[in-house]
Amino acid sequence: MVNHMVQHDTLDRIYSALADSTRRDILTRLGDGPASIGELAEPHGMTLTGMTKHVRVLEDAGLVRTEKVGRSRQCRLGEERLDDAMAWISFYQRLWERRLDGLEAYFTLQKGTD
Amino acid sequence: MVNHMVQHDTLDRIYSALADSTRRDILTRLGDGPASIGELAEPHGMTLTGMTKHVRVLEDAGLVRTEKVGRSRQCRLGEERLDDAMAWISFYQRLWERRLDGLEAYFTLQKGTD
DNA sequence: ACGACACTGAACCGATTGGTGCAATGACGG
DNA sequence: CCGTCATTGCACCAATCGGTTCAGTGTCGT
Repeated sequence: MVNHMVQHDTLDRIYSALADSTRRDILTRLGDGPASIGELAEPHGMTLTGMTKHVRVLEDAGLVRTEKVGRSRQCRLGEERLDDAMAWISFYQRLWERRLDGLEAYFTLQKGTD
Repeated sequence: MVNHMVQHDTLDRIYSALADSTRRDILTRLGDGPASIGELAEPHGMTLTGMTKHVRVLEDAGLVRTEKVGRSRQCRLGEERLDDAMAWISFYQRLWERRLDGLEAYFTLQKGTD
């Protein structure tokens, strides 16, 4: 009874946010504490505008939360804990292992819970 | 800074392959056993050409393996076990939890220096 | 008040994506 | 050999993506 199929839009947004090494770097950086757009942009040699777009993508996916403080924007890790993304991958891992067993003729528990 | 990630292009391909509900459906379907392009396309009301492209994306990410048998192409789950994708998400989860620890430490520090 | 600073909005650009339709190509069945 | 069937290659399309520049907007320090 794995609720692996959440709202597709949510999973879409999370995975496509993660599908970019710059954005994964941003998350890693924010793991060390909050940062401004400028601080995030600098190590990538990117314009502020470009970085703002990346941060926006992460924010839309819930992976980053931002707050305007003074003239700069403080970015920190968001509320999305990637549980759904993790759960879907776990589900896939189980599919894969079932394939390894070589017994496709198994009663499938998850089949109805799409 | 980020030796936590493997080849970033590999991760890029995996996550962007997963960032589409049609492709996640394909993986789920293939968990029940091999299928042809036509069998995969039919439930999505998609053209064969369109489905071939999706399968190609999954194959490039290593999530699907295909083999031409007779006049049809048999698609099955591939060798990529999503361990890297899973590992990266776990890494992020640890960052997130450290963020909480950091907050806790911060408040403790505040209390101590007060 | 003024200038520097941090960001943002808009317009633009080339490449990629997700899809289509149409014309091969190659395998099967008779 | 012939017709059908499954797939594929190619050209095309609109939308999105990752990035830029340039012109604001609002805030900070003096």
